[in-house]
Amino acid sequence: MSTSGFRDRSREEVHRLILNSGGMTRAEIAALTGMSRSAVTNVVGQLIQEQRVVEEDPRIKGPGGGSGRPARMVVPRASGIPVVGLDFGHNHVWVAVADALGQPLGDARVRIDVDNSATEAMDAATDLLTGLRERLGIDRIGAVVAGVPGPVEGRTGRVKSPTILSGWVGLSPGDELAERLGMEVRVENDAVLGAYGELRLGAGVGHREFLYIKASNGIGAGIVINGQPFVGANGIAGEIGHTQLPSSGELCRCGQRGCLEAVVSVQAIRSQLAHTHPHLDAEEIDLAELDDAISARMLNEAGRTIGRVLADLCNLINPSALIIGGELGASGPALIDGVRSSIHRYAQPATAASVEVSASKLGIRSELTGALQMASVAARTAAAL
Amino acid sequence: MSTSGFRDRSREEVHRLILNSGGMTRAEIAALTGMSRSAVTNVVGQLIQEQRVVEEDPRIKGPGGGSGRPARMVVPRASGIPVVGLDFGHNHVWVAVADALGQPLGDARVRIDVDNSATEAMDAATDLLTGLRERLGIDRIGAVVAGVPGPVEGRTGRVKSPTILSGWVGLSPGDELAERLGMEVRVENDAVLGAYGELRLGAGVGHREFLYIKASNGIGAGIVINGQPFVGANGIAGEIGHTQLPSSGELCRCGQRGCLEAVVSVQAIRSQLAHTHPHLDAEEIDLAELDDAISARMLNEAGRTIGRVLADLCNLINPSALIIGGELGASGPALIDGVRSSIHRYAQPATAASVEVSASKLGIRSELTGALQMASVAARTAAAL
DNA sequence: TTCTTTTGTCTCGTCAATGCACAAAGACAG
DNA sequence: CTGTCTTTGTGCATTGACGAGACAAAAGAA
Repeated sequence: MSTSGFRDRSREEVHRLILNSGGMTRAEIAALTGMSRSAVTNVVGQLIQEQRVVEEDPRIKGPGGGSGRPARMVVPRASGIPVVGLDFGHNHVWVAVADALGQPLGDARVRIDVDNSATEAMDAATDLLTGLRERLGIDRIGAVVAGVPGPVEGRTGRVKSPTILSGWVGLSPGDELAERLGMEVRVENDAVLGAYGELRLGAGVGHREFLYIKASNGIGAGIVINGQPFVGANGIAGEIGHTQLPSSGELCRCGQRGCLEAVVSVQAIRSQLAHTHPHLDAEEIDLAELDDAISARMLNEAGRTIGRVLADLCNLINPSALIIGGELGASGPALIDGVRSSIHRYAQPATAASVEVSASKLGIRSELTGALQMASVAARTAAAL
Repeated sequence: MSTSGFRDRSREEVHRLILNSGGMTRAEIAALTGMSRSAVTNVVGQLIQEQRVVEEDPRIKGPGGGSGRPARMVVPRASGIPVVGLDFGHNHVWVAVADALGQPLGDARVRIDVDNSATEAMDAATDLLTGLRERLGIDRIGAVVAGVPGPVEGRTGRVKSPTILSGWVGLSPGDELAERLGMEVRVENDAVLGAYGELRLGAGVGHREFLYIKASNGIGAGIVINGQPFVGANGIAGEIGHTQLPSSGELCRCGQRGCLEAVVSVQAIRSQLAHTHPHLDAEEIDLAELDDAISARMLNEAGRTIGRVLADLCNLINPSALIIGGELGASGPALIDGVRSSIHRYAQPATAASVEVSASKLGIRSELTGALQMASVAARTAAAL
């Protein structure tokens, strides 16, 4: 918490600026920070000497394009130690490796009943990662970030809610994975990672406050406030899946009735589809490929239901964007339209008018992307110490 | 946005720290910023020379209380220009003047139908302030902050929602008041000010994330995140009054049915009291003075209703405290207990366990206190330029 | 008293940031 | 091609902010 001195804050500030922007010219840095150009030269020189950034070949100029000496871009060091992202879904494990800047190098995925077999899932993740590292010839790893589909407390990620991940109760996935991988593992809620992914590279770019909704088997929210992920006082913010709907009696796995998750989860929708589309194997349907009117209406209705809950949240948070992710978010415009219409119907008019409702841009890769991005930042800031 | 140089960032940082805390010792500053004690001595010396802060008489020690040389408090300069806070309720106008540090010097209040007569209310506020200034012999004023019971957009405070403050539609209270008072007026939502008051001097001290609920004629939330008021992308966050309840058909002034505000507003409760307590004049009852079992049960029920909505919000935000203010918050423990029991029933267990539910500590003065505190900070930071 | 603890101050050396002049590298007019 | 203009980046001397550590001050504890 303590800011540990002001002595060379500027170097860190400039470094952070370069990392976050992905590359700047010295002149831009000077303009943005208010430092003199010579000071920037000095600081950048140090950063280059410390191999934290590199100067690009004289390429395209950044700003203006006017006449004058062309600027040289200063970019984060591309070479560096790769990082790892893990995405635990309710029934899959997805592992990816990326370079130091978060650019994916390869990934591997396996279906498994994650909910009920925690240790098997973590073993599977370990195996997948081992395979990937062999295939890509990767020795050292800079940081690992894992996403789990439930509320986690603190960075080690003890699973709190016994009703959500039944097989994970009392486990500390952070410690378990750390033991398997031989290094520290940061655990985050999957919706938080999805929000982070969209913030850095998806539909959240340019937004300072938005909600990312992971609508899949469970429904959770990742909150971005002030351009940063927000996780609440104990790290368990965003639990919207068990908001009770006015007019529904579906029994939820949490024991209550009428929870959002019980009504519009992917399972619930699949079981509806099993009735309306008896010729399909509901378990195998890709929601994004449905193109008949009946399923469109069904998805639209699900969107309206979700939107009704989100409207209240928008009234509370007043975000500038609402990004729908997860399998349902990727299912197409019918569901998004449903959400949008509920927002306009139930949220305050000014709130509804100022919120942009859209599907996730990164699709089912939001969480994994967020994990890789977060690992990338973690590795770089760790290396900066 | 530009940081205009790093040269003497520390001075500003230390100054800000002293302003925001209201007073610190040099040792605390050193510990918090990580600077050396000698550097702090230098910086504080400059600030004293610039008359931006003063050293207090050797008084009570701040931390620890252990043995050792007693610390001397460095506080914002006490002398300075007084500030003004305005509190517009649904049916009152309350004006207060405070010294530069936000300590109240005097206040005046008048009952008026604010909802339907905007200009009259602002005229009344102007007159009250004029009277106060004459009485207290105050010439110059450093800053004015006004709270209005509805969503405001930006700092000038254009009233957005036509259904809430019917007489204020299209007005810009900030501009109107600025014209009357001859100086800039910052307008905020009243719940935001209440939250700020509690954050600085009330039940929110020490909490980084909490919700302040103003439960009065309307119901609104003031959000504190990261130790700062949070107002959303457009400044209209916290509008929870029109969250629809599952099982109620009360017609709300917003046109919809079953809104929280319609069910548990002070009006609604008064009209219930008119039935159960026909011997009382419902309009004149002070809710805090009711002590019979029937009204206690009624208030408890109201608390449960509010708590049901707040449970969902706690699941989203995961705050460490929930502070109930407004007339209902001041009505006694029955209502607070109701809120608390709903939180434990409807919020996720981990969330419920970590949130402290309490009544506002500043009572009906929360908003006014917040306004004065905010004005005080505004005046000092303006003077610091 | 004497020791301990904590705070604030002093001095001095170091090094970061500035300001300014100047070099570098293109665009453009002629 | 040549000179001028514009913008970017770089030396260099100066200033002054910061840290290390010794020391003084002001209490409580023994």
